[in-house]
Amino acid sequence: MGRFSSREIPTERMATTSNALGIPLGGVRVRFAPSPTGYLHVGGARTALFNWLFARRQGGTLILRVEDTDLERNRPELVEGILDGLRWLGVDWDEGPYFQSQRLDLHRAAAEKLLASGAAYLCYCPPEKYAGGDAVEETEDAKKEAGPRRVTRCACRTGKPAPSNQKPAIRFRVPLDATTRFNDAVFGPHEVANEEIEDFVLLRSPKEDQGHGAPTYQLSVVVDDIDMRITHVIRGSDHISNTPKQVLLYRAMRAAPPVFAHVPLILGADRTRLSKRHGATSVGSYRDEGFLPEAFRNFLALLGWSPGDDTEFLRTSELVSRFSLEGVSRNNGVFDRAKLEWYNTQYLQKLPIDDLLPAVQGELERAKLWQPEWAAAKREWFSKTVDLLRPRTRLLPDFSTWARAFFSDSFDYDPRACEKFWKDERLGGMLDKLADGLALLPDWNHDGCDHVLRELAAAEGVKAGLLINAARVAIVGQAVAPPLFETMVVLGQERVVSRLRRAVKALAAR
RNA sequence: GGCGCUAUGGUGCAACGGUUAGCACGUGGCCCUUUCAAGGCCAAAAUGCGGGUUCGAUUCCCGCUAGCGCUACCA
Repeated sequence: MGRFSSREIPTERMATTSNALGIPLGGVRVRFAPSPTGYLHVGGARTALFNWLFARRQGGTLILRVEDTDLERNRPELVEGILDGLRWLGVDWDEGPYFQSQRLDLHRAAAEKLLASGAAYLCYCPPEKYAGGDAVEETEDAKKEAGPRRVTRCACRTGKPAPSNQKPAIRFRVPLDATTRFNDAVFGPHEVANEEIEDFVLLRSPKEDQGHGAPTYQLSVVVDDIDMRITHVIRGSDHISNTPKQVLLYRAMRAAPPVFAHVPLILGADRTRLSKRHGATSVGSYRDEGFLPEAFRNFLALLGWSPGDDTEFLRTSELVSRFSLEGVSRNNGVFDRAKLEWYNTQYLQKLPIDDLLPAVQGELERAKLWQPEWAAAKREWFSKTVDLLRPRTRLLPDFSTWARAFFSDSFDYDPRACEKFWKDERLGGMLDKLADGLALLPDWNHDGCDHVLRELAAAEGVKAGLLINAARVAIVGQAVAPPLFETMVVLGQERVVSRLRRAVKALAAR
């Protein structure tokens, strides 16, 4: 894929205007700006991750800014969930969270200033005239019949007489007969004729009882990005079409635009934009399902970014050291859950055991199976047991469900396991004898257990596999488990013998 | 409809004018085996279409097609 040289954007570029926050000048400054209208979805999470990686790589600053200027849809209670999601992902921020809703005066002042300088004008049109939602039914047919839709350029622009009872909005006066350009760090040069850009609203017309209107997104982002001295705007490519408007605003405010870097969108399996009907789309749901953050982060980083070669496992430090905007793809990518699961199984197996233990502890605590001594006196045992179990796990909850018998004496026999391995009627007697033999073992170890079982199998004239599989069901209740003798060692002699006796009774009762 | 962006197997990426188009997930098969995973090996599977430019196009240019985004007094 050809990359033109125009993509080489100076990363040291920065705004130099003063700001209201008293932040020292200099260095890369990026921001993640979620709006609390929903949970943290995977697309937003990846944008946050890319911002974080870029900031860390450049030794810069990551700012968290909550864009809650949508009075109707904003849900303050969702903010904490978004922050939790970011923390889980390992994305930490250096400043904020700032809330745009607390900066409205700054935004309004900017609009007034633009108005005073002539870069904006008062628009007395009733909101419904241009609002798409309620006024016009936007069916497919209606769209086609509508023909070429004109860019908003109302009479107010040239100062038509104002109706007395209508409170005005402030619109930006797009300079005509010009072209607006910017150089996207991912998508390359981009330009659009100003005729195509509407005179967008900066300040909404005031509601009934209010003295002044609310700023719109376009105004707020630019004002805040200038004020916070953002040097690189890394965000979803759905914002590409908005960017020329913002570039125009930067000019009107006499501020240097930041570097824009748009990252491709994440799509569902049907190649449409990820939404609720695609099932799990919030990072919280993946955390709750028992994915490891390390795996999720690795997977997410490689969706729409590549280090340039075929590397597929990157630790956080490698992600940071290898991340660059040049490696970001321009193609929208499909969220592939199967691959995420693969990453998770890989991390469950490869993570240093000490890094995995806390996650397993958390899972056992959730399941009310946790014993504090496993983190203290019996830590060694816990570590060994988890290590034995992990090659067969896919998600964290496997430790408390499938592997329950390793952490509790209260477990059920899986009916399918019984069906498969407890068929032979002689098993009751044989397991009883196995318990006898194991109970007499002076040294409880792998080879001792192995020897007892194989001797018994030979004496009974059956294949060792018959006893092995039956005994596995007896002591852990599952058809699938780690190798039997290692399992026995970890569970201990007393427990194994008593579980065999219990199985003998269960078998007899059938 | 208008404007914009994108186009390598089913999926995610690599190949930056010259490769038998590479890797990984997934899929199928084989090996290993004490169940099931893991692991190893093998296989099927891609440059959307049409024109240029060039000694040579996956790669550069144009058109078409398709997909996506924007087209709000949402963000």
